[in-house]
Amino acid sequence: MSYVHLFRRYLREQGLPVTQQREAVAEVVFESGGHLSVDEIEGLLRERGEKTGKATVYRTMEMLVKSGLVAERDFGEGFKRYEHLFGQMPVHGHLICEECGGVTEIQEVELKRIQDRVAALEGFAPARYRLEIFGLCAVCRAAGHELEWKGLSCPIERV
Amino acid sequence: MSYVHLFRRYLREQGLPVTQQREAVAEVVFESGGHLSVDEIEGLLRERGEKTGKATVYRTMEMLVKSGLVAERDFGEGFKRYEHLFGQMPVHGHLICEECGGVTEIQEVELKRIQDRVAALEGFAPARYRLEIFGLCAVCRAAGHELEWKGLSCPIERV
DNA sequence: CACCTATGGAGAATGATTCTCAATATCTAA
DNA sequence: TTAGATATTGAGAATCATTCTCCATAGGTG
Repeated sequence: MSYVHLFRRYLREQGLPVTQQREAVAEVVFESGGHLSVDEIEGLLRERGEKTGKATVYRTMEMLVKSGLVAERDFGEGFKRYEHLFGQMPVHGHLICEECGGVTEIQEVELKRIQDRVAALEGFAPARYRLEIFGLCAVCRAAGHELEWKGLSCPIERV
Repeated sequence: MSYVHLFRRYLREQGLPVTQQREAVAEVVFESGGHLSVDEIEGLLRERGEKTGKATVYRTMEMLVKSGLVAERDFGEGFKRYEHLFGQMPVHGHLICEECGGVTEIQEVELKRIQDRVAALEGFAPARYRLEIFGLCAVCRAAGHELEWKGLSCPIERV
């Protein structure tokens, strides 16, 4: 709710109009704790009686990402997901299970330190981070599933 | 070239036929040092006189990724890119400039250690890693470009 | 060498994302 | 508060990467 203020501030700083639709999209995203797809955001807007078009949702999500308040994710589903970054480590990643599709957050302080150091070495000014680790979650391992490439003794480690 | 052997081995281990097309795609990918799009791979195959269909390229890339010999990347262009992992750190990421689109490799030993530790905490068996940092490269910074969200004093660090 | 099965290819189908453009909302200044 | 300049919105078309379909064909086994 009040996080929407920050987005409004961002829009004004950029000289962009603060519209009802942009506020509505931001509210829905900031009120949700999960990883939202554009479809889900549209659904939440519809529930609230908002009639925001799909194109507007896409356009607004782009601004939210640029503002740094929201991060874009790709869990390999063929479409993007979005999550706001409040109450999260500034740099956090995801463990994605290739068997069940489950997603676990990784909150790791060290990551930001290391990533910033690497970026600094190159004279690079970092804005957004994205870390995803694909593999098998504990539940699926316990259920007897195995990684598909397990059979090949990994040559990469040895080169 | 000889890396194609490893792919053949993978296919046999999985009980999958080793076809001309699969070998041709693997050769093209292993001979290239860059980040290839499917379009570019198709082009390279055409140059070599191969008549490999687009669907086959996609299917083969999926296998190469599952084999662990090739990694899938998304630099925010709207399509995927692929790179083989030989001669690279097993866990490496990319610095992606939002201004010029330039991509710089990050070879950072610590990353794998940290990421493995985090994964282990959750009982997760990692298979593939993906790390991307978006921002401004040194060249674009020197040229006077600025990050688009710079105006908003970042609230995330403070929460 | 022949059979069985999985693959390959062409193009259609899918589906996320982007674009178009007329109608409308926002912001600024008086 | 209003007028006017400007940017946004929305519906649907357009784009474009990726996946699917189906049958002719190649690969692997004995």
